[in-house]
Amino acid sequence: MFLSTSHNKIDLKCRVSIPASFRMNLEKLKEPLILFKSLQFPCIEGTTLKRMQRYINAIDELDALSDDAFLLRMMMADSFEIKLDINGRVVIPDILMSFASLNNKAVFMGIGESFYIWSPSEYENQYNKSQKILYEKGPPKLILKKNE
Amino acid sequence: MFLSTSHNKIDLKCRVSIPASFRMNLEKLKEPLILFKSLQFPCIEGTTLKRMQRYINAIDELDALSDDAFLLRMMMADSFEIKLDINGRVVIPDILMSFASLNNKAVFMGIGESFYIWSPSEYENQYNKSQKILYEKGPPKLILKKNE
DNA sequence: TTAAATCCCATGCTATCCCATAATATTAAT
DNA sequence: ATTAATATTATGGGATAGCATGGGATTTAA
Repeated sequence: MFLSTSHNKIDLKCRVSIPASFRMNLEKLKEPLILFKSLQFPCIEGTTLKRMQRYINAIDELDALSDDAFLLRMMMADSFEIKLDINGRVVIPDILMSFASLNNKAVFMGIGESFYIWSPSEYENQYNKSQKILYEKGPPKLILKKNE
Repeated sequence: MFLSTSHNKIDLKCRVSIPASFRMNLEKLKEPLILFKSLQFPCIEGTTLKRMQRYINAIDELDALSDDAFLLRMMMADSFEIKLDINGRVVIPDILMSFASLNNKAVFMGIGESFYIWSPSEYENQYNKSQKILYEKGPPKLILKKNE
C-alpha cells in the first residue's frame, strides 16, 4: 500500500527519487510502475501495471463510441510505464511535468492503491481545500468492510 | 500493452519508426503488426494479428447481410500486415497515409490493446475534445473488476 | 532496363545506466 | 543520554547504449 507524504527534489534531467516505502511496496507486489495524468486533479497519478490493466479491460466492456470509453483511451495515451534506476529514481516524462506544473520539487502523497505527485503549490491549494471542507461539513461518513 | 504518446517523423519513403516501447510489446507477444483504417476516427489503428482475429470472428456473430457486417468487411479489406525493418521502422501504405491525412509527422497514441497513428492536427483536435468532455462531464465513472 | 520497393549501414542525439558523494535515519557502545 | 559507527536513502554528474532518422546499395517487379 502507498501511504504517507514526502517531498523530494526533481533534478535538471527530470529525475526524482520514489520514496523508499513506495518502492518497497512495488517490489513486494513485483509490479512495474505506471505514471499518468490524473483525471481529477492537476497532478500525476502513480499506480501498478496490474491496476492499469483493469482500466484497459474496462474499456472493452463499454460502448466503444461512448464518452467514457473515449476518455479512458485518452488516459492510456498519457500513461507511461516507468523503470526505476538502481537508486530508485524515475524520469518524469515532459508531458507529465508540464501537466502537473512541476519543475524542481515534487510532493509524493500515498493514497492506498495509488499515489499522487503534486507540485508544492498545487499540493498546498489542495490541502487547504480539504481542510476547509472538513471544517464546514465535518468528517466523512464511512462504512468499513471486513477484509476477505 | 500499448501506452504513452510520441511524435515521430515520416520520411520521403513513407517510413516511420514505431516507438520502441510498442515494438517491445509486439516482440513480447510474438505478434505481427496489423495496420488498418479506424472505424471511428480519421486515423490509422495498429494492433496485433491476434486481436484482429477477434474482429474477424465478431463478423460471424453478426447478421451476415447487416450494415455492421458490411462495414467490418470493408475495414478488413484495408488492413495490412506490416513488417518492421531492422531499425524498427515500417512503411505506411498509401491508402492509409491519405485516409489519415498524414504527410511528414505522425503521432503515436497507445490505448492499451492497440494504438492510433494520427496526423498532428487531427490529434490536437482529438485531445482538445477530450479535455472539453472531461471538463463538462467530469471523469468517467468506473467500477473496476478484479483481474482474473 | 528503369522504376520502385526493400534492406542494410552510418550518424547524431537523448535517455538510461552506473559510480560517487551527500544527507538522513538507525543501530550500537560507552 | 550522548556520541560514534553503520546502514539506508537521496542527489549530482559523466559514460554508454539504444533510438530515431538519413541515405545509399541491392533486390524485385513492370
